[in-house]
Amino acid sequence: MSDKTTRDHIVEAADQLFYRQGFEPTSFADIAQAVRISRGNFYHHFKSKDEILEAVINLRLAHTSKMLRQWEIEGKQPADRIRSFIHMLIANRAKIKHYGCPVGTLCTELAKLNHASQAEANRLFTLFRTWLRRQFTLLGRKADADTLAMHLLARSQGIATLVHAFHDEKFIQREVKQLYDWLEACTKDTARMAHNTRGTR
Amino acid sequence: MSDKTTRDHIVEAADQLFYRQGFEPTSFADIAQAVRISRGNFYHHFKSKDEILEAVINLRLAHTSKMLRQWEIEGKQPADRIRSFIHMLIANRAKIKHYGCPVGTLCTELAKLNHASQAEANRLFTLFRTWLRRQFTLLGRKADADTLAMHLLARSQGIATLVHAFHDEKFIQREVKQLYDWLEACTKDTARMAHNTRGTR
DNA sequence: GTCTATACTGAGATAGAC
DNA sequence: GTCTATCTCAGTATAGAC
Repeated sequence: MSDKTTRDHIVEAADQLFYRQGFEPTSFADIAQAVRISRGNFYHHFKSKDEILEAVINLRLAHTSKMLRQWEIEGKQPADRIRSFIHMLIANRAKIKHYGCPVGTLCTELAKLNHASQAEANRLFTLFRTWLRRQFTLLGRKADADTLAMHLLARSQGIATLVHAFHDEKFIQREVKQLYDWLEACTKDTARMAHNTRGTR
Repeated sequence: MSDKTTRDHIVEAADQLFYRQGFEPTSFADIAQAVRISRGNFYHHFKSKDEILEAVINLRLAHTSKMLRQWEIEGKQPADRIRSFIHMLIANRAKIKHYGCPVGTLCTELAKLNHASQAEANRLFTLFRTWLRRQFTLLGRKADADTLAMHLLARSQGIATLVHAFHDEKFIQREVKQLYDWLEACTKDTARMAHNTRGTR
C-alpha cells in the first residue's frame, strides 16, 4: 500500500469497479470517489475514461501473465498446470457468482460497444489460449493443441456465464468434475495416439 | 407490417437495439430515431426504459416459446429436437459473431447492473432449460436430465462468448460437431443404463 | 379519446479552465 | 483542488392532428 502511486490506486479502483459494475456504467465520479481524490486531480493522471480502461487492461494482463508463470512453476506436469486453470472456477466461484468472469464480461461488453480497446481486452483471452495451447502441446497433443485450448476456454466461459446469470454456484462443482474427467481422457488419448500414426477423431 | 401498432414497432426496434448495442448504452433517442417517431411521443406508450425492457423480454419469451413448440413438432425423436437446439449456433453464427447470444448477453448485462428485471430475463434461460430437460427425460435420462440440460446450455454459451469476443465464427463448426458427438454418447449411455440398474457416472 | 410532436426541466456525465 | 461550460439523458408539460 505504502509505495503505490496515486495512479496505481486509480487503476486498481477502476479495475474493481469495471469488474463489478461494468465499464460503461462506471463514471469518473465513481472512480474518484473510490480513490478519495478530487475529479480535477484525476485529469492530471488520465485524460479520458478510455485511457483508464487501457491501464486497467494492462494491469490485468500483467496479473494474468504472473499467474500463468506461477502455475508453470508450481505444476511439474502440463496436466497439473491445466488443472490449475480449471481450479480457478472453484477458487473464484463467489466472485463469478456475483460479477461473472472478469475476462469474459469485459470482452463481451467492449464487443457490444464496439470499443477501440476490444483487441487489447481480447489479449487477455489470448494469453490463456496460448498458455493452454503450450500445455496441451507438452501433453503430446501438438496437432490439436489450439482446438483443445479453445474448447477448454469455451467450457469455462459457459460455466461462468450461467453461474453469473442464475446467481447459483452449485453446478460449478459438477462441471469442474467433468472438465477434470475430460482432461484425463485427453491424456489417455495422447497415450493411444502415440501408438497409432493418426488420431482417431 | 401493416397491422402492427406503434407500440409493436417500438418494442421490435428496442429489441434489436438492446441486442446490438446492449441495454444500458441504448438511449430513448436511439429507439425513437429507429422508429421514426418523436422522443416525447413514446412516453405515451412507455413510461420508462425499464418498461420497454419488460416488453422486450416478453416479446423474446413469446418468440422462444413459439420456436420451442415448433422444434417439438418438427422433431419426432427427442434427440432430433436437441439437435435443433444445437443447430441454432450454426444458423445464427453471423449474428452471434457480431452481437453474441441474445439471451446470454442480456442476462449478463442485467446481472452486472443488478437490474430489477434480471429474474425476468433469466426466464429465457429457464425456458430452454426446462425444454431441454424434458427432451433428455424423454431420451430416458430422467435422473440427470437437468444436469445434461445445464451442461448443454453452458457449452452453447461458452461457444457464443468466444465467437463474439474474437469475432471469429470458424470454431463453431468444430464445437458443434463435438456437441453432436456428445449427444450421441448420451443416447448410447441411455441404452447402456437401460440394461444396468445404476448409471456409471 | 387516441396519437403525435415541440419545448422544456433537472440530473449527471465528460471535459477543462483557473 | 475548485469551479464552470457543455452535452446527453430521462422525464414532463402542453398543445395540435386525427
